[in-house]
Amino acid sequence: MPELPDVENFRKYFKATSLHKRITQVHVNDERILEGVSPDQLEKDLRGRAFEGAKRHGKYFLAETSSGTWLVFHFGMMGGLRYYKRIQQQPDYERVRFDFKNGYHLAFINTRLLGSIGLASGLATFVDAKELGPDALDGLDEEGFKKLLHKSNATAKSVLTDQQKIAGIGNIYADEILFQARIHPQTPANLLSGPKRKNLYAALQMVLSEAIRAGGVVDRLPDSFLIPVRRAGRSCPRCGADIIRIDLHGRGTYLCPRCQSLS
DNA sequence: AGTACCACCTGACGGC
DNA sequence: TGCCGTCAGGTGGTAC
Repeated sequence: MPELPDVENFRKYFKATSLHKRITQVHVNDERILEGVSPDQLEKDLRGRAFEGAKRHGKYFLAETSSGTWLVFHFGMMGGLRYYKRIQQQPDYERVRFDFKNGYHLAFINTRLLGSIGLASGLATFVDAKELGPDALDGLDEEGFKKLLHKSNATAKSVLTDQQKIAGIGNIYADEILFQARIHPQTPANLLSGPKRKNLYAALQMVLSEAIRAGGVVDRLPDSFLIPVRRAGRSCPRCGADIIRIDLHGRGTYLCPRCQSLS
């Protein structure tokens, strides 16, 4: 589930807990989580250093270290960070652990191993190498959004979730954004009229900021949101019709057939 | 160049 | 009770 809002909250958590503390040791509990770096190299790069900054681009979280290299965290799904004191509190599925000189630990938790940890020489370099699009919240203005939609004949949902077009939106928030904008996920992006495109842009900004505000707790999302009832047969929070599930690009896609009609 | 599909991984859940 | 199949999700690779 970690999409942009969740990763933004991890970043804030990291900033509040893990900056400016000397790293004494790095434990790689499962090497499969490392991407392009060996446990030895990671240890060598980090031991004796500290994290000095925390940035985010799309679903990626990057921590700047005092050596100038950056640690790249990707959460895949069902992952997160936990800062804790006693080793008895070690969480399940802790794949990498950073020990700090103050006795605390930072766990990189990643249940399904779909996430990764790697190194990069800088934020811009990383974004370039991955060919990521602008960050959905911090880097996408309405004009850029318009151009993006205009030149793509893919479906609206596909454009929203394509990280090379826009970075940060995954399957779940894409459904929410389309629901809020009352746009059918299969609408071709380049057919979205001016008003619909404006609605979509506004919904994108609104959904992501509200989700950040909710702090990853579904119960704190606005009552108007689809996410809490995102299952076939539940009632649309707007009109009460049955939510349906369709298969789009191999992903489960939920929508209200009454609010989000094609055409 | 763009799109489509599968593999990766493991917990939850439904069916038998 | 417990086994088995299926689904969930993001990304990267391969095939078209």
